[in-house]
Amino acid sequence: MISGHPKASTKQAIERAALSLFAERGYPAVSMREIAERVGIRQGGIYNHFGSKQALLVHLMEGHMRALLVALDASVPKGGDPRQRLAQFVRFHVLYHLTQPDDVFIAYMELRSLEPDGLTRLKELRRAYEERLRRILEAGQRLGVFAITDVPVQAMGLIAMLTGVTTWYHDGGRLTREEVADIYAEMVMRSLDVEETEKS
Amino acid sequence: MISGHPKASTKQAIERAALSLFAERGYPAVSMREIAERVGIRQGGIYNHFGSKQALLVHLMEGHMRALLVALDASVPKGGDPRQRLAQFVRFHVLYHLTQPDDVFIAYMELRSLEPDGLTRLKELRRAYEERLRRILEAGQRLGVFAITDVPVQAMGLIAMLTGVTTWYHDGGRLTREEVADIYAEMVMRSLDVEETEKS
Amino acid sequence: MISGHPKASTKQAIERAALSLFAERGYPAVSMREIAERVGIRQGGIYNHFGSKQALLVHLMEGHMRALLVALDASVPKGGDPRQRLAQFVRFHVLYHLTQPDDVFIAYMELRSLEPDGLTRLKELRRAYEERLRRILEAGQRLGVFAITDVPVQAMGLIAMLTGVTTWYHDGGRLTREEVADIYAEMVMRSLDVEETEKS
Amino acid sequence: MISGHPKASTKQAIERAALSLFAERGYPAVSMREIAERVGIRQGGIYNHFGSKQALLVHLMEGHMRALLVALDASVPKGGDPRQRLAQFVRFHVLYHLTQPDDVFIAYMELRSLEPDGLTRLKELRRAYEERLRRILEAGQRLGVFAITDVPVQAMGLIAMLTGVTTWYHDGGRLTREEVADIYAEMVMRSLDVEETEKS
DNA sequence: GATGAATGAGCGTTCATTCAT
DNA sequence: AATGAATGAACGCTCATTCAT
Repeated sequence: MISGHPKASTKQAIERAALSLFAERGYPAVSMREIAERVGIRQGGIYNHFGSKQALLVHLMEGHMRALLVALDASVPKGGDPRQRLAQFVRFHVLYHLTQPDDVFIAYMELRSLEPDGLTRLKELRRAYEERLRRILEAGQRLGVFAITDVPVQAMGLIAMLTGVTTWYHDGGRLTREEVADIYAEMVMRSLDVEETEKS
Repeated sequence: MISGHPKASTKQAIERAALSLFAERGYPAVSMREIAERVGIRQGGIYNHFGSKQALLVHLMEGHMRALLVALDASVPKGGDPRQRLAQFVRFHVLYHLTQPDDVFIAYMELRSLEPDGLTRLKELRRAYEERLRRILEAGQRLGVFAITDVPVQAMGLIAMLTGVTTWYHDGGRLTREEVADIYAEMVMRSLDVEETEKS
Repeated sequence: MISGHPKASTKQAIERAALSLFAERGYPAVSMREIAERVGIRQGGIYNHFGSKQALLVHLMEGHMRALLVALDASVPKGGDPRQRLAQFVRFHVLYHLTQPDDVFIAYMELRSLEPDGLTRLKELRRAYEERLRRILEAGQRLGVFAITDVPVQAMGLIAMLTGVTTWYHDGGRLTREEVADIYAEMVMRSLDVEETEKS
Repeated sequence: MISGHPKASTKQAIERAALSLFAERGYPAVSMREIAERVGIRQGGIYNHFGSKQALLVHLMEGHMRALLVALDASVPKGGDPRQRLAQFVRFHVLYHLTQPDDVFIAYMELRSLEPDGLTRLKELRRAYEERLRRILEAGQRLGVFAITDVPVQAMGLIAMLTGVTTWYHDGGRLTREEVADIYAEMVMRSLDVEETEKS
């Protein structure tokens, strides 16, 4: 009872509960009752913090995407060697996805659960993230260090591959997160690096 | 009334309707009424063909996975050059996913909607499919033609990347399905081919 | 079990239950559960017959107004002596209101519970009924048998007065319905008849 | 802070907001939140001024009825010519209803929303008001200046007719309130005045 | 006096499912 | 095979009310 904001925690508890439930079973399969139960309040209490189930979903998705962009821009410098930046992007993406798999999964899977307004906002944020990767690929292509047939296709393919890590990785398995990130970075660099592929 | 299956069409119509609705919006978000409406019958009529909504889902997923395995085994020979077999696998996977994206998407996404019995059966079928790829990777590794750090990780990563094609490809876009399959095959081969990577 | 349409009765039972409950306590104060309970089914069963609570209200109001107009036109001939037609109108209105007070009360009181679409349709039906009275008053005015200062005001005032009978009349009291209808007819005729008022 | 009731305004604001909302949409259809919103406070704040929604309703209805009786007794002298008193009653009733239609409407319509205690008190007040009219009618009947078949019926009929003015009158229309009051007074006097009707 | 957060009950509605017809 | 009507449970949400701050 010494903490300065003792009851700001309910809203955050709702966010956490909803996040993990939505990720686990999908937005339509999760009821407000279940979220409330996990938080330890009654169903109606959620509505003191979020106007609707949909608003809660949009809040989670938008919050995640904004945080993701901020973290990306902090981890991957805007300029510099595209090869270095791409490796950093891959490692960032994999590690972020393994650290916060729920946020990531929801942001990609529950677009279909969004009503038009939220969908528009989220699509724009998603596009901004993908744009960061496309910029790196284009820079490498211009400098002749990446062998890329089609930048947009390559970008989507890479993101899908990297995101897919969440479908099989489990903490405590044979590999650490860092090792997985390194393996993915190696895979990606090897598949694009003109230094190697051009020699054939 | 001469043909052998004169009115088996309702069951197939239900399958088709459910398949596309489950893929589009997810199993929990689709109601039996919507499926019936799309078929042109009433809600209760579905139960003449399937015992429950869950049974319908299991039927679709299991049917798809069995057909997928049959098609894979027809497209990719069991023995022979691992590089050729991998390229065939990649092209098969991408083309099958672009040809039947709904079946594929459901089989991967709706595992969480399965009740224990169906889940066990489906996981086994899914494992069998992934096993096909692991066998190819292992063969190439044994023969020294693939540079692979970790076969299971590589297999999961490849499948995730390939499956991800469905998240962005649309017919009528800049690239044909065949072109996309070729690009993916090229990406994969380049990232594994020891002929090239070993030179570094 | 001899009756020819044994189960068409549920819909009518819902109508009857809703009618009396809406009249007694008002549309917003009545729950679908209460209606169902009175019918002897479960709450959800109502939705096999009416799409929504609002649809049920509109159905009742529109049905009543259409029946009212049909009955009025059967009771009061279009042409003829305006004095006779007015007396018939008054008696019809009072008796109809005393015979079916619930329908009448809902149709006048629950306009505010209607959503825009239903409101438009009901206002038109209500206007048509009032128009019948205005036509009679105008005819009498033209023929010089009614002393009327302002036909629309007079019409609204008369209808309000006649409708008001439902706020105090109870069967089994000192007066029969017929007697009340006669008293109201006498009151109205006396207040308009130029034969008498003109002598002053 | 000099005036005697500096911040009593919130309570009055609640009364005003509740009055107009109850009149417009009916007691059961109005939520405490809506009332609070219109006042500019939060939902719970109302309970600093009224113990419950029901208490608020009773307060409004009882306050109105007491004020109505006071105003009536100020406008219509207890003794004197029944014809003059009746005309005064009619004009008073119509003008009061057009001036404060919300109070009047609630007092007549929301009796059904009252719980037993409040209902008893309100019925008595309502009876007292009607009694005033009955006294006038009886006096006129005794003096032979009114032609009345049945005093209680006539009283209820008159009040219903007069109250009905609120269902159609709108300020800014073709007639002023005073004109409407005059028309109603004329209608009523004409329908009862023995001077005219007795000649037939 | 007012607020923010909570509650327990209830709302209208939809759900998957059953079954007599 | 299909329907229409029913069910019991659950849904997202709102309600009047309480109370510590």
